[in-house]
Amino acid sequence: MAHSPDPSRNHLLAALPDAEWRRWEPLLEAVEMPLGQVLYESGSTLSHVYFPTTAIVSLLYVMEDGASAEIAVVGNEGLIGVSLFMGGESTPSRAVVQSAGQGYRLASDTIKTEFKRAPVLHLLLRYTQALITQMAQTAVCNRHHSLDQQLCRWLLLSLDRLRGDELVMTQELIANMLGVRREGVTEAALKLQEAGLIRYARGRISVLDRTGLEARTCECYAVVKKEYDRLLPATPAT
Amino acid sequence: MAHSPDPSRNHLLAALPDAEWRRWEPLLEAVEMPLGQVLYESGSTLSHVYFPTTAIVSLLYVMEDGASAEIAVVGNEGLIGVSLFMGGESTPSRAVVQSAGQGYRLASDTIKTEFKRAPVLHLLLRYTQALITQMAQTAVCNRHHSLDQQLCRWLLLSLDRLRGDELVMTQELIANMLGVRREGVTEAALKLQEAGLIRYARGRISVLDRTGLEARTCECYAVVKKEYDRLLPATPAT
DNA sequence: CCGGCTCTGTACGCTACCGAACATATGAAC
DNA sequence: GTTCATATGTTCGGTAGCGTACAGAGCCGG
Repeated sequence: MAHSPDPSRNHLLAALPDAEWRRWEPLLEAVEMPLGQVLYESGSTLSHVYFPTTAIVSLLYVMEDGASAEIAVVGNEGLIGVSLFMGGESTPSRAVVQSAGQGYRLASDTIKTEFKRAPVLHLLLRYTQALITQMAQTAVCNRHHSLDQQLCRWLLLSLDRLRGDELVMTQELIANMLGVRREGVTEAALKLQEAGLIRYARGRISVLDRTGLEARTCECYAVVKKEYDRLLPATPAT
Repeated sequence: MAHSPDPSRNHLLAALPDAEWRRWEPLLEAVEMPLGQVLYESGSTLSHVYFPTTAIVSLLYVMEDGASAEIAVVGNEGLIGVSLFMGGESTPSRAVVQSAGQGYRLASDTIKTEFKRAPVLHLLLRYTQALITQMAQTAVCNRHHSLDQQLCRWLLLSLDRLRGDELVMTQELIANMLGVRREGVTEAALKLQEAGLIRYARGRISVLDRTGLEARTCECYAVVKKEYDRLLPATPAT
């Protein structure tokens, strides 16, 4: 709470209309979001909506046999807990902090009340649509593209949600997200390193050549990015 | 229009609160939905929202190289065009009629006006959340499950959206939906036929043993079905 | 009844990824 | 500085699905 000063580093909060902002601001609670923290479990009723500022959160589905697959990744462009204002209260997925950082949260009652009060909260619905696009594209990518391409996509999506060009992330964790073997990630990462696009060691990955990654990834990254930009332009859109 | 008499065969229309129903009913336009019809293209602004009654529609993403993958399937439990009330106006996917039938549609201006007027149209948002679950589970399934399992899931999802136990559908089309080779579908379908679960010939598939299919499919089918049932109970909610 | 089209079945080599087992390296703890 | 846990690299056989090519089988129109 001490050194995570600015709710407006979350794009959704920053883009709130003045009226909402004034009501929400005193209700926002600053929170630390350590690596591995579970914000909600599959099927559980959510107690808060989270707005990351410097953290990154993965929505992932954990199968009966324990294997997992990432459905979407959320950073300071979005929020965790759309099911609260969509009306379902829960979802069959789990939200896990993938990159430690800070964020803010709002009690579920508050967001529900707010959603009724300023009911056409366009912003949240538009964000939800962008999230839908990300999920759809994940499905496509899982079907058609190589692990190499998917790793590039994943690095770029994560990078977009961070300041700087370094991510703290082991290959093991990436493998969990992508739903593949850790060895597969090692091989793919090696290729990228040999090509001079990234450099990594023991859980730290530096991106040296963003453009190079973009050239290697599949169309899925661009589709998602374009849709986020379209639906949530940097300029507050009411 | 002659022999497609009943809008209430679409579950969403059937579950509308009385006030909305009275306003919408005269505005609904009955439409034939022939096999292969494209309801919207990737990126195009939607002119109508469609409520299928007997048709089934696939949302699919078509890649730059022409390959495709189904993102979700929509029948009489839902609607096509969530981006209209979510605020994005368009999406990067295409909607194609996968099984011919009838439906109703509502002009986009009407639905947008309605959404503002009765802004907390819980029903539509809850439906959207169910659709999100379907997309997420498609991503998971594409990653982890065998073609055999995916075919079972696909047959069951389609079956749930039809009357009767027969679908008019070539293996070629199924392959497009699942994003795999036609030959792969042939092999998987053969196994199911040999196991006595289905019977098929030249574009007609009869399901003989639904329970058998459910036993063979992965958990993804049940997850999606359960979530639809939870979010959109048969009894009109609201 | 014949020709042609569509749908389905079969075969073959290929590649990406899997599962498992093990080797090496690096940073942190004592 | 030694020890140890964690992170990364390598190998090997196995397999699901791919791309390609082609063969039968049912349906339709002439």
